[in-house]
Parts: sequence; structure tokens; C-alpha cells
Amino acid sequence: MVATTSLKEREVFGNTNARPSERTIDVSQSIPGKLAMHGAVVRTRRGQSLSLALDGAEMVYVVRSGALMLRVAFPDEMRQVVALLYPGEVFRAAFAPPAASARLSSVGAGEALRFRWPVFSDLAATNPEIERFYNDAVARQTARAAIHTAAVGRFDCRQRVATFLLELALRTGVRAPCGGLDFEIPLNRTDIADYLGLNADTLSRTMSRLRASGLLSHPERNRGLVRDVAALAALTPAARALMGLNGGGQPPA
Amino acid sequence: MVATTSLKEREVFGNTNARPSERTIDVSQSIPGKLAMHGAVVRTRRGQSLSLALDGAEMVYVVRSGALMLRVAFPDEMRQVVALLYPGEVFRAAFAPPAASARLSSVGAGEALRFRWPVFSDLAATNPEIERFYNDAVARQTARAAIHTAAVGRFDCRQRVATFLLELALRTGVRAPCGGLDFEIPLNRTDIADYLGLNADTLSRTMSRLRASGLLSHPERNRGLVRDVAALAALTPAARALMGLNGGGQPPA
DNA sequence: TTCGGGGCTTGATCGATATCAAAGCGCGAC
DNA sequence: GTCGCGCTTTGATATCGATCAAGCCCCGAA
Repeated sequence: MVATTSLKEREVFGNTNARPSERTIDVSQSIPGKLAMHGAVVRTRRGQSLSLALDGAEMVYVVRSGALMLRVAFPDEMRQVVALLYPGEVFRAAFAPPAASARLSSVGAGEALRFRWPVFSDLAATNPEIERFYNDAVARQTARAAIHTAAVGRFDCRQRVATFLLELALRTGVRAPCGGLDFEIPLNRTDIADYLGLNADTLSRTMSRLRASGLLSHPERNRGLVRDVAALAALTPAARALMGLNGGGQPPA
Repeated sequence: MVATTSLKEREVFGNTNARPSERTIDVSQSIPGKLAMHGAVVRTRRGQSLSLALDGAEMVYVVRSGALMLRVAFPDEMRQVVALLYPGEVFRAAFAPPAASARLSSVGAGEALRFRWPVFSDLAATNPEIERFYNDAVARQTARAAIHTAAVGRFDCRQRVATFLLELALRTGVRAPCGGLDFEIPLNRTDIADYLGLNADTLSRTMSRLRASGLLSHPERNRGLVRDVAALAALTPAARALMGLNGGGQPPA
């Protein structure tokens, strides 16, 4: 029930040498301070599952750093990562479909605030700032989900991968010395494939091609560097929509 | 600003001879009565567009009957119907991604309540019943969207079509004399294809095959009859999830 | 009645992506 | 160090669904 008071961004966004102010987006500001006083702080490791219910109560999570991932699974090994939740976004257990083996897990290391829904709901009802935060977060997430659905339903393989990379870069990237964006890729290939509705082999091939064409490089494992963000954006029809949603964070010239 | 008081379901769900009580679901009850006193009633015809903003104010719609459809479009003719909104569901303009040519339109004839978001938001803040209605509707829609995303990303053609038909049947169907479900199909082939992320030709072929196998029949144009709902459900991995979401409405034996 | 048009269906073909299989690589255990 | 395992990459092949094109059905107009 007691919250940590200050959040050290650099710890959780990987040990980049960029100062926080250089991050493309800084949403941590938008999480109302009062929330931290009532929620339990959960520090997550990569892959860790977060429970959707506790003692019969529906749970709510507010992402502070890192990212969460909602995956649903159906019979016959069919899995789909339905959403990636970045800092400032909110997950309520009722967002997960029933009877679909929904699992909420952490992508990389991070931190979230956890509440029981009845408590959170009361907080929102009595505090306009929290109410507004929740409603806005939900709306933003819904809009991002719409883009994701369209990508998965209509884009070809390269467009999907470009969409994913652009989203990650805009969300979590830092300006690299060369002027591009440097970002962590906290998902493994299988998870990315599940997010994009692709086969892992096909995904690997596609990323190899992007690397071969010079659009993408891997300064180190689990890290991506896009030198020419505009060129990457040109590969996905959703570029403008993504930039619009990501707080207009540094639209590449 | 003045609302109609009573809603005649039979008018808007097609002229079936079923009594309302026989409908699989009746969500109209769950819309708080107070909402109707503050919202403008919009009667919609098939294909009619609903504006996302009016005089600079963000709009909200609450579906009372019929259905709404949110479509996004990207360059190169890429369209995706991102969500179908059934009675009792809510749409806020901020749910639509920016710069993605989002369009909210009516599917068939129906009725919706329209609000300005600031007004709706105030109503919710001061009225717990409305607050709860909104939050629950959003959660339910998010869960349905998750299933839809998974279907579009992972299911093959037949599974997608089966999912769509089952969803429609459970949502809007009435028990047919033969024991199956009879329902209106208010979308044309192109719209269904856009919803499922399929080509219209492929969709047509798939539905033909379902018809040939006896699972589906068209008592009349724009109407579907599924005699053996369980057999249809067996075709989609999402059957259990859909039934879970649709208020447990008549899960076929 | 014929005509014309839009939506739907169906067939033939092609291509993108899934699938299967093998090899490469990184990394921790020992 | 070496082994072994899991993740990733790459190649060869199969397949499902998109595309293109023609024909059909329904309906309204003339």
C-alpha cells in the first residue's frame, strides 16, 4: 500500500546514456501523483505474469515504466498479443476477454501501480484528475488498438514490421548521436510475431531485409537503431497516425 | 435534447415475428434512463455518417438499437472496420486514431444517443450509475476488440467468417422455429470483408462453402439462419470467448 | 418488355507467407 | 574450456488467399 516516491527512468529504460529529457516522450508526468499514494508498486521482470484477480477482486494496473503485454490464446496454439501497454497506460482485468486464456505479462523490466478495481473506481469518482487520466488513457489505448487491428488485418509483412519498429522507436527511443532513434526491443522474436500476427520465421526474414537495406541496425542485442526515421515511416501507411498518437513526439523532419 | 421515451425493438431489429423477450440478448435495459434525458436522439439510416466533432466539441454516442461501425482508412485504399458497436455500447470520438481517416457510420437503421463529451463526462462524474455503465461498456468493448484483433491476426478465412456469424447471431439473433438462430446481416459483403481483413471475393467463396455445407442459409436477402449453432461455434476458436461476452446469451446446448 | 448498373458469385492464376528443416549463434552450466 | 539448450536465421517447398476477369442476379428506369 505504500508507494515509492520517485521514479528513476534511466534504470528501467535500459542503461542508455541519454538524459531523461532527451527521451521522445515523457508520460510519467501525466500519471496523477495521488494514484501512487493508493496503489501498490509492482516491480516486474521480463516475462513475469501479473494476476488479473486477487482474492476475487478485479485488478487494475497503471504502467509507470517498461511495458506490459496482453496476450490471448485459443485452442490449437493460436496466440495473439493484443496490446502493448506503455508508461501512462492503464489495464483493467475486464479488458481481457473471458475464456480466451488471457495473460498479462511484463515486457522487460518495469514498474506498475496495482489497484483493486473497486478502489481505483472510487478514487476516480472522487478525484477529477484521476478520472480524467483514466478516461484519456483508455481513449488513447483504444485508438492505438484500432491502428494495431488495421495493421494486423490489412498490412503486408514489411508494413507491419515497420509499424512496430516505428511505434517502439517513437515511444521509447532516444535521439542517437547520428540523429536517428535508438531504442530497446524488449520482446523476443516470437512475441513480436505474435503481436504482428506473423510467423516468427517470416518476421526474422523481414527484419533481415530491413537490416540489409540499412534502415535498421542492432547496436547490441535487444536494441534497435533507426538512422533515418522518415524512411522507416515511409514504409508504413500508419506513420501519420502513429505520430499523431505519440504526443507528436519529435516527428522526424 | 428531448429523448424518445420508449424503444420499440421490433422496429429496428428487422420485422421478425419474434417477441422481444425471445431475443438472445436485451441490453437496452442496461442503458441508464437518465442518459436519455440529456442526450440527443439520432435516428440513423444505413451508411449514414455520424460526426466525430460538433462545433469543436468531441462527441459521444451510445448505441440504442441497430449498430455502428468504426472504419479507419490508410493511403492505398486500405480500409479496416475496427469495431462494430452493438446496442448498449459507447463510442467516444477520441477512440478513433488521428490521421487515419476514421469514420463512424451506421450499419442498417438504428438509434443512438448523442452527447458532447464534456457533458457526458460531467454526467458520469455526478451519477454513479452512468459512470459504471460507461466503464463497463468500455471494458466489454475492449474485450471484444481483443477477440477481433486475434481473429484478424491469426484465424484463417473460415474461422473468421464463422466468428463473425456467431457474433452476429448471438448479438442480434432470435430463436428460429427450427431451434437455430435467425438474424439480420446488415452489412454488405465489402463491409464484412473490411471487418474481417479479407478480400470480398474470398469472403463470398467462404460463405458459399458454409451454405453448401448446410451450416448457414439465407431465408432472405440480408438475413442469415444458422440451424446448428453448436456446429458453427465449432468452427471458430473464439466460440467460448464470444459466448462469455455476450451475456451468456443462450449458449447452444 | 429491354436495358443498365451494382452487388454478388465463381473460376483461373499468381504470389506472399506459412511451414518444415537445418544450421548458426549466444550464453549459462559445469 | 566444452557442452547443451534456446533463440534466431536462412533455405526449400507448399498453400491459402488476393487478384483479375467473367458471368449472374436483382431491381429500378425507360
